[in-house]
Amino acid sequence: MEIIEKIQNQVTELLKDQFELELLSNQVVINKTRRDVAGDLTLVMFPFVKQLKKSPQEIGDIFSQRLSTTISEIKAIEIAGGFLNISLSDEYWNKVLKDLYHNPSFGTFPKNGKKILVEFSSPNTNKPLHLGHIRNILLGWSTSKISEAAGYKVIKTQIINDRGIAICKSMLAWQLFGEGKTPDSSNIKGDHFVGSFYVAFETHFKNEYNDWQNSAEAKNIFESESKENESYEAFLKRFKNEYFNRFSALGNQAKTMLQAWENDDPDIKALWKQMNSWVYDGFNTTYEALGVNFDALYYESDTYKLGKDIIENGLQDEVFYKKEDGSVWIDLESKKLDHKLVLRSDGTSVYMTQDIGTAQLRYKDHGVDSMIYVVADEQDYHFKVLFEILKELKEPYTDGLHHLSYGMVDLPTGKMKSREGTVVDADDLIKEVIDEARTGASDRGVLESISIEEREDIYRKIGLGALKFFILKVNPKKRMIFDPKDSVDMQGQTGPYIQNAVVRIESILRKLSDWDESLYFSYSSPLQIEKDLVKSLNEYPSEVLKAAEDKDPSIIASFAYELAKDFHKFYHDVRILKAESHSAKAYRVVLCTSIKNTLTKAMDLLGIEMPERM
RNA sequence: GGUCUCGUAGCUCAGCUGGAUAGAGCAGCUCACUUCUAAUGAGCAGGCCCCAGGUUCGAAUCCUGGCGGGAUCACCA
Repeated sequence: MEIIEKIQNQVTELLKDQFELELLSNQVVINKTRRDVAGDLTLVMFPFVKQLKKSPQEIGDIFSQRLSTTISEIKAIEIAGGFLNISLSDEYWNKVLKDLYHNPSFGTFPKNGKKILVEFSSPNTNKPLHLGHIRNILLGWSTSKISEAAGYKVIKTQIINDRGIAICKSMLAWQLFGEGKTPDSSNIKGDHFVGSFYVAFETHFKNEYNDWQNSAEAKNIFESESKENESYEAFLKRFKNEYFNRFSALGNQAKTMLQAWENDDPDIKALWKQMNSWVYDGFNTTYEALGVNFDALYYESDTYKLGKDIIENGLQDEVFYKKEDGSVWIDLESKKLDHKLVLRSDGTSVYMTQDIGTAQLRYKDHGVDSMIYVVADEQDYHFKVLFEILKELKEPYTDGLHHLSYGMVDLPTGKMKSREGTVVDADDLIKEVIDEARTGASDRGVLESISIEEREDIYRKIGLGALKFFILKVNPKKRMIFDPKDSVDMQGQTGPYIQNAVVRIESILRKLSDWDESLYFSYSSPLQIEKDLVKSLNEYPSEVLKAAEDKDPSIIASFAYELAKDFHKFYHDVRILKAESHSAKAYRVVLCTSIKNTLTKAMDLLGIEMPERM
C-alpha cells in the first residue's frame, strides 16, 4: 500500500534531517493496528528510543507533528506507549472502496511474461485416487490459479506412472481371473475395476506365499538365510519381497509380463493400453468431479528412458563418476547431501534419471521460467538431490525449481494403510460430502422452489466447497488430520460459511430496487465495521501475491474466512436495504457487491464455486 | 544412529521476515429468528504457546541443547 511507503519515507527523511540518522525506509516498522485499538496503521517506535535517546512520548510528538502536516490522508495520530497509532481519513477509505469497486480485475495482476509449470496429481495407473491425491490435486490446482492471478502464465501438468510391475500385476490378475469382464460389462468405474484386479493379485499372491510357508523349500531357506535368533514369523515378513522375486509363480509371471512389455510384445502392449484406458476414463471422471484439468500430460512410458544421454554428457564433464561395476554416481557431500546413484550397473535408469530427463524435456517443450512439483514431503530428499544435480549440470532453469512439499494426510485413527483397508477413496469421499450437503439442505427446506437439477448443482457446490476448504485451509507444509465428520461440517470455519456470505449478498441484490449507485460516494461517515470491511478488501491483492510467493493457498482461505466473518457480523448488525439514508444504502450495496466479488474470486483461487442460493 | 520436519485451548487449526492483553472454529454451557437466508450473530468457559538455556528494550516467533511425533537415509517409485 502506497500510504505505508509515504509514511516510511517521511520518517526516514525526518530522522535524516533532524538527527542525521540514516535508515532504509523498510527499517521503519509499520503494522496493521490491532482490532481493539483506534487506528489503521501502527508505527513501532521502540527501535528509535535507544538510537535517539528520547522517550517514546517525545519521539511520538516529533513524528506525529511531521506526519500530520505532510500526509493529507492522515486524520489522527495517537501515541500509546511505544506505538504510534495512525488513523486515516474517511475520504481515504471511501476512495479505496471506490477504486476497487470499479476495478473489474481487482486482485488479478497483469501478465508478467513469466511461465510456470505446475506438476500435480501424478497417479499410478493400478488403483483409484484416494484422499492423499485429493490434497495433492487441490494444492496443485489452487497454486496454479493463484499463480495465474499473480500474473504468471501457468501450464498444469502431471506425469502419469503408467508402466512398471504394479500395472503388470493388475494385467496379470485380469488375464487369470477376469473372465473377459470390462468396466462396462460389470458396471464398475474403470479405475476401480483395474484396482480390484490389483487387489486380486495381492490376495492370490498372499495365499500362494502362505502355502509356500509350509513347504520343505521354505524351511530350508529359513535354515540357511535367516538371521541369528530370528523367528520364523519375522523372517517371513522380511522375506516376502524376495519370495516374490525368487520363488513365486505369480511373481514370476508378472515379471515376465513386464519384460514382454519392455520388449514391445504386441499382445501385452494391447492389454496394457486397454487397461490403462479404463483407468483414464475413471480418473477423468474424478478430475471432472473435482473441477480440475491439465494442459499437458507426460507418461512415464514415454519418459522412463530419458536422462541417460544427460548422464553420459555429465560423466564427460565430470559431474558424475563411474564405479568399477559400471554404475554411475554423483557426489553431493559438499552440499551436505550424499552420494547418489543415477545409473545402474546394467546401464538402466533409476527414478532420478527419469526426473532429470523429464525436467529437461519440459523445459524444451514449454520454455518455462519456473517448475513447481507438488509432491508429498516424504520425497523432500529426492527433490533436494534432483535440484542439486540439475544445478551441477548447469541447466538454465534451476533458479525456478520448487518442490511444493506438503504433509501427508492422516485419519483420526492414524495413518492410511492400503493393507489395512483404511484408505479413503476419492470418489466415495466426493459422493459423501455432496450427500451431506443434500441432507443438510433438505432439513432447512429453503430450496423447494427451484428445479431438481439446480438443487443438485447447489448441493454439489456446497459439498465440494466444504471438502476443498477443509483441506486447503491448512498450511500445506503441515501434516494434517482428516476427520471425515469434520470435513462435512458446514458451520463455522468452513467453505459453506463463506458461500453463505455470498448467498446472503445475492439475496439482497435480488431484492434491491430504488437505489442510486452514484450516491454511494456522498456517504460521508462510514461505521467502524464498514471501514474494517474496506480495509480487509484492500488487502486482497497483496494476499494473492503472498500466496503466490509462498505457494500457499491457506493464505487465501484465511483471508476469505476473515472477510466472510466480518460480513456476517455486518449483516447482522446493520440494515442494508432499509438503511437510514439513500447514500448509506448505496454505500452498503457497493460494499456488499465488492465483498461478493472478492469472495467469489478468492474462492475461485481455491477451486470453490459459489452458489446463488443455498 | 545421521539428516530434515512438526509440537499453540479437550479436538482441528491461525498467528512465526521479533512488537501492545496469544486468536478462530468445533465440541460444552447461555442467549437472539413475525426481521435483508439462523449454513448466522452475541456471550461464558477453556492456555507453564513441549522443556531448559541464550540473543533482545521486547520471544509463541530468532539461536543452542534436550524431550516427543513424523519423514527419509534402496542399483524401489
